[in-house]
Amino acid sequence: MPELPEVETIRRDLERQVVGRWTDSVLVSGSRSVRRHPDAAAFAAGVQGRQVLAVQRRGKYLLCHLGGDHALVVHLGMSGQLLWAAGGGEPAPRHTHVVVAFRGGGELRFVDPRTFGQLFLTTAGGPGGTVPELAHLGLDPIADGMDAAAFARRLGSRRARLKPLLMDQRFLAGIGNLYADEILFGAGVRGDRSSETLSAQEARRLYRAMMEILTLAIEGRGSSLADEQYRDLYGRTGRYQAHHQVYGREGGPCRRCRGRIVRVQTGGRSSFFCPGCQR
DNA sequence: CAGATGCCCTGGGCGC
DNA sequence: TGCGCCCAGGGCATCT
Repeated sequence: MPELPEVETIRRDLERQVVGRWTDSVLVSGSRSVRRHPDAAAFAAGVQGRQVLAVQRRGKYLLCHLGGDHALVVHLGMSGQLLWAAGGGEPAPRHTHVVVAFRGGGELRFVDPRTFGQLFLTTAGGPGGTVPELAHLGLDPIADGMDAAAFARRLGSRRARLKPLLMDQRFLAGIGNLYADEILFGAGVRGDRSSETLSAQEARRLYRAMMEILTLAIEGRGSSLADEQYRDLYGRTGRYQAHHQVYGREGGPCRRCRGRIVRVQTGGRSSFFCPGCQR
């Protein structure tokens, strides 16, 4: 499940690969992936024949700024992949829904078995400008360089359980189920704690854990789980899964206290934590 | 209005 | 070998 570190890894790959280049033909074979557009042909016509000016990220969204003040926005959902094919000759993998060919060779493929991901074309409002469809997103901990004081202020303005709050994209953009669990463990607090019960010290620990874990996960090029669904632009897996402390480690020994990692279900979703290390 | 639930969707793992 | 079942969950709509 691509979250901030995985999307950032793909953004960096994409920046090196396509900035300055011009799109050629665009092929849409899965209309669910471009569902914000009335028809796939209009989407394809809007994307083709433009120069890629910059590739940015806001939370879990990728923004490819194109000439003509347009932005191609990509959200990978649960199982989406962006894969670069240098030759263009090799057959596209199963569940390839969109293919953007580039002048001078190479193509970008959007592959998404579960079809929760999507692409859409919108107005950019200039390079680094605001995309109206993403106006609801909160600050991005990495891209917006949020400091500890701003985080504490923001935390103090809300009264909600910590884990859903960390995952609320209007509160903070980019954190999903996996990194929320890792961050909460890193901070030594439980996800079902209410935000207003945190001491100033705990709030600072939460901020530090968030920044450290996201930074290390980006350095590790993201997390690929057992299904190896997450791949970078070149189809390679991430390495950060080796550093997971709680996520997916139900029943396993806590690396800090040797206690057992617990899994609980809330709203049909799993949370992993260490009862010994998190209060 | 916070919180819970259901829906979208497919591949993989498991029990039989 | 294969079938049915369950699980993964981001984002959004819809309730209480």
